Amino acid sequence: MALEHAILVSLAERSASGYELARRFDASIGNFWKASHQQIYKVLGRMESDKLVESELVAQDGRPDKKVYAITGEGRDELAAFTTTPTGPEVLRSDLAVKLRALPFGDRDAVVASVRQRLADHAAKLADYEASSARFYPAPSAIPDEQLGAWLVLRGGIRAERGGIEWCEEILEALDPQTPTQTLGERR
Amino acid sequence: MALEHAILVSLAERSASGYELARRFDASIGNFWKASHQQIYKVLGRMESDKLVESELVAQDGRPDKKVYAITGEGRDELAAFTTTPTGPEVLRSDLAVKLRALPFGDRDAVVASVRQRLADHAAKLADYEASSARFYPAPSAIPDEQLGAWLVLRGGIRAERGGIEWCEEILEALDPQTPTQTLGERR
DNA sequence: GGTCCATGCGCAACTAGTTGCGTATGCATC
DNA sequence: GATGCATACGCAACTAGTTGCGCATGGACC
Repeated sequence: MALEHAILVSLAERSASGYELARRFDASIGNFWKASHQQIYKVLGRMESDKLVESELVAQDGRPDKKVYAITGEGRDELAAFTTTPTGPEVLRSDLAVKLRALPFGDRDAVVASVRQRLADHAAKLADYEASSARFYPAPSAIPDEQLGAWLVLRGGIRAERGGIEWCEEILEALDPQTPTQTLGERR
Repeated sequence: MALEHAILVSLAERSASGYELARRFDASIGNFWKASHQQIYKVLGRMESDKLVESELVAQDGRPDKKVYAITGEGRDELAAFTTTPTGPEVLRSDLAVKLRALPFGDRDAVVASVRQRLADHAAKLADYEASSARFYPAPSAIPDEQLGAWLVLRGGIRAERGGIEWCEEILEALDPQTPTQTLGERR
């Protein structure tokens, strides 16, 4: 289960409460592994019984108490072991592809609308990633070793969004040629 | 749930037994929506109670009987309705990204090995897709309307694999620069 | 003074998906 | 004649993930 390991990575970088973890999953880590806050609380509870993390109650004023989780030695061992496990082929699940395949049995205009929406999603995410890239890695040729992994993940995100944009544009050109979309993604 | 809809698409194209569906999911449809045969049998059972599909027992000689499923009118309605539902942003789950992010806490060589494996997976899948493309769509400029969706899905697959290859190559150049990989994916 | 939002935790009930096993036939290969 | 593979179905038990709700506080906005 990689959610567990995604949480361990996040906590290895910095200790956090479940709530803070959930927000990180909405931002950086969540760009390649989604989880709801309920799922995170559930897994954190199990990880604590398994001694991979430990928690401490922290009182705050003006706000509810929080339970700050930190990774344990065992957690670090587990994380290190995880990096040595073989990785299977990527499993992708594209509901958009299912809709495309369903085109002869469905509503073409609605599918085109979905593709437009997806294109907008990709464009927004790409802008987001590129802002992060410019902000956190202004000099890509001189990235310190301990940030290399995070940078490569961001590069992967940028590639994936650009690829997604190009695919959407190809679809729109095929399905809806009268309104061309030569705006984004052409430059790579 | 898109597995249901992926099955409906598959059955709308041609009736099949659970076993045949499972093999299709290993090949064409499964390239963008994975499912094990147990999952397929389970969902087929529910879909039959929901009247989305109907089955007929077919005796065979030399082989066990099979239960051939066909899509019903209600199933076609459901599939058409599905194409009009809004599609949320893509959810991706990359265990390789988690491993990259875990690099400072793990085994660099093992992660590099995982990336090489992933590169090989992408290359194999790309070769597969390109063979399908050449075989089924030798003239991409003259694809009949009812095959357009399937063709665009295949195009998406090719794009995704090429993108994956390029990402892996970028990772290897960053993590393992002494053994460059200038073999695949350079041409696009 | 009421509503909404952010912070913070979590349960309960559900659906989706995985893993492991069991059953049965017949053909091919060693 | 034993082992293994392809065909064909499915149950049981589990893990993972979603949806909907509940509880509590304090600040901001109307």
